[in-house]
Amino acid sequence: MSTKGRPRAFDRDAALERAMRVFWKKGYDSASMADLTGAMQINAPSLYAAFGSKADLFKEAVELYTDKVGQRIKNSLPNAATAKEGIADFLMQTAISHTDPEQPHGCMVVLGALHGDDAENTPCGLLRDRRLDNVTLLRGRLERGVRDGEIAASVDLQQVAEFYVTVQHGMSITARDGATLEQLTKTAHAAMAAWDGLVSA
Amino acid sequence: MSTKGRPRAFDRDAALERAMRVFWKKGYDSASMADLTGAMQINAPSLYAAFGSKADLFKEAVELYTDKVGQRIKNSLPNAATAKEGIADFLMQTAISHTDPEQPHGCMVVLGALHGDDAENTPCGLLRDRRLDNVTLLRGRLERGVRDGEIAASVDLQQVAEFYVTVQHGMSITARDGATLEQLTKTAHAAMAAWDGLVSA
DNA sequence: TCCTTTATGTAATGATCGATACATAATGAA
DNA sequence: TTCATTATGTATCGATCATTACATAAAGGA
Repeated sequence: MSTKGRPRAFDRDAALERAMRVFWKKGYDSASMADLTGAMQINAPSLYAAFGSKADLFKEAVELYTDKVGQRIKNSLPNAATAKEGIADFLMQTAISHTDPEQPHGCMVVLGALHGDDAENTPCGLLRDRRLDNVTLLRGRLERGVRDGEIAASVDLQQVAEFYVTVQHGMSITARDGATLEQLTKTAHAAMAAWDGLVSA
Repeated sequence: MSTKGRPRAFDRDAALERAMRVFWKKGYDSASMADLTGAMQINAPSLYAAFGSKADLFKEAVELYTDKVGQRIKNSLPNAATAKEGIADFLMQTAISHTDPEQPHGCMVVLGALHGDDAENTPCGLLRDRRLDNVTLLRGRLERGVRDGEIAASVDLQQVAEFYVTVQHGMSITARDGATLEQLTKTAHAAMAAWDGLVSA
């Protein structure tokens, strides 16, 4: 029974989304409980009752981020007809998201928790694993490109995937430094200028 | 007269270098005074007497970093015969530095203070300005390439500079995630695969 | 020697951190 | 109504944060 006891007086999903924005903008460490409860418009005990702890809340916020914000970026890969088009769109969607005026600039997964302990189930380790997953995701699309005959089997797919993910990482920093959509678009195109050289090896 | 009063009992330069390592590894916010005084092997009052404040100490640490660690990377640009070779070496020196087992992985200027207020004379703004300076630095080497006849005058030099700086930014994240020198070297080479396409525009 | 100046170690400052104790309020079940 | 259960608001917890008072120690100059 979830209808027992006093009902929750706030919208859990809306509060989580607001928390995500705070973590996204300030990062895990710099986002204080006062910041979070202020944005979520609840008191600390309500936060702890609903989400467990600051770290647990962050974990849910990251999941919401990957589901909501990251989905469009990741969908670029399977949706495109070719690996080249997929990665080009992957970088373009990244550029669009990272400069969206309605959102904090840059990627929450890249900027959200860079320092501190990166062990299992820590905010830092959590994000690192997500970033490493991205490499695997790109590599998977490249492997499909090999199966489709688009890419030669001799190409070092891991190298290509790591290069484009590294470019994506860098776009978060550059976006935080104030780069516009036009600038990041050019960077995305510049990265794609390497494609033919990379897959002709 | 600097020899008046009780002489300082510790080596200021050595203490600053130790502080730099702490900031480099943990970032400005996560580096506590306890971390700093512990590594510097001095007490808080000595730190404040010698350096002013945590923020002032950070500023000096960044200057030491750019002078000592960043110098080799930046020297790649003027020392090379061509802009292409200069940027290739720029990325290679970055890869070497960011995976040096004797140092924290990644760049202090990129990872040292990403969140918080980025106004003038804040740790965050300080690093952002250094990163933007890097774009100017690369652009300057590209302009020399135009003067030397290596690059056509029609090429969008700003775009090229921003692309390679973005790659360098990304290498800091990737290095923090555990990438090896071999991996970052491949990424550097991959980025250079875009060169001909970029300067042929 | 005595004074000024600077550095040091101890200990404490107020502020803020994440997290809770506690009393009260609001629901369903009995 | 009465009880068990869950949520809420207030007020606070001990820990840690950056910073500093304060008394003492060590140097040069008089």
